[in-house]
Amino acid sequence: MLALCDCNSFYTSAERVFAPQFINQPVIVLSNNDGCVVARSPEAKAIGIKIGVPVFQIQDLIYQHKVQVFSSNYSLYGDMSQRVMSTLAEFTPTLEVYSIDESFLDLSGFGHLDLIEYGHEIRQVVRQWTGIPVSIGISSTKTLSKVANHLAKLSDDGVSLLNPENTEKFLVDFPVEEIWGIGRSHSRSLANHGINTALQLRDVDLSWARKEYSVLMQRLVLELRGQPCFSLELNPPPKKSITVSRSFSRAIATLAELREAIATYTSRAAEKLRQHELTADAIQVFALTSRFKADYYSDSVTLTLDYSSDNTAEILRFALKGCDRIYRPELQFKKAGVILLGLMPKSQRQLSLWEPEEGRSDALMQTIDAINERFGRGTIQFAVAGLEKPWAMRQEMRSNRWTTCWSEIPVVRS
DNA sequence: TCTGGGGTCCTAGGACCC
DNA sequence: TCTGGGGTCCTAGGACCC
Repeated sequence: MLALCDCNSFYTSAERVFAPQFINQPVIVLSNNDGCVVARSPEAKAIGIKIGVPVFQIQDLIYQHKVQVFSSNYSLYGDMSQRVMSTLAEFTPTLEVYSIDESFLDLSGFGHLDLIEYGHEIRQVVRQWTGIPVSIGISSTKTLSKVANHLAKLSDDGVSLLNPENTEKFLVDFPVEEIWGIGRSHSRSLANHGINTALQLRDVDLSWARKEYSVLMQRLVLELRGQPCFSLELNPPPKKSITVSRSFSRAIATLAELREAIATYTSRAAEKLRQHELTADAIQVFALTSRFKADYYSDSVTLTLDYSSDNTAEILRFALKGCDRIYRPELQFKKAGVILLGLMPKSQRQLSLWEPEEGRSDALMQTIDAINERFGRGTIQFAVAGLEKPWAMRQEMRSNRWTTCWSEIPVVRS
């Protein structure tokens, strides 16, 4: 058996751990650049705030209900996530951390226990140790655990278990679009075939699912039948790409500013590359205008590096070349980014005849990374990345990095 | 005025090879 | 007049996830 443990409206819960005055109050967390709602407390949900709406469209609602608004604070969420995950690791020898707020726990071999009771125990301990409320869905496959987790969230006591005896009863009115792996497009197309519930999808012809959709749909159907097709990923598969992209606080029209942004993102991407001890052999650079305007425009170029590298200066040469190629003076860019591709472990990369001796440049990168780690991101940077960065994203309502930054830790008054 | 970011996987189709 | 068959690799685009 498998348990899916999912944090309840994780970002708002994390904020409330350090702002308990907002417990039972409507709270929302915004996307980068303070653009859209990405998380909402149950109270915010109850007054009709939807995930994904642009915040400027709900200003009235926010004012009227005194909704507490936070910019996103990923240092805090990342750290709180780690605390939850290490707590969960106490309850099983094998777990897959699936996302920032979810883990699959392997409960095979726990057959002697009452799994529902065990679920309650997990919930209680996570709550006590981290302050984060979680829901737990238990079943025989990942897909069914996801279904069970949905039911747990509705059930109020936070734990639910699907077994061969009760599964059908729950699938019969479980909407097909809520199944893990069924998105907007598939649910629309399934509806056209008269398939609206999880039970109907479970009983579909296997080869039809394969032919009409893909092997993923076929596996999903099998999983609904209780046959595991998606196994637990115990050691995370190696990364294949690293993206850094942001929307700008205001549109960018000059090449100089676009170069600053691209250089900033490239530096950050190269930093991530080194953290993972990888090198890249290509970089894609892209820029977009507002996708809500009629003359929406986007362009990208992919450049192959001379040799596989993790050196910021080397990767920057290509990134800026790409930037110059996609820049158009008549456009107002709203967003840009870079993607590092062709990643491989640094220790296994193909060396090149033309590559400079690695000692000195590696030492330079290590030093820069160490300084930035100690004194804060961007303490030392390449000059092309710009100093003022007037285009940098908005984050006007960010809470403190309570748990990851010495100068921002909570203060206890006597 | 204001609309997120970072990923993976699958498929189809073209280029290319012998 | 008649113009193969089998395969791999790469890429773009779509769909999905949190």
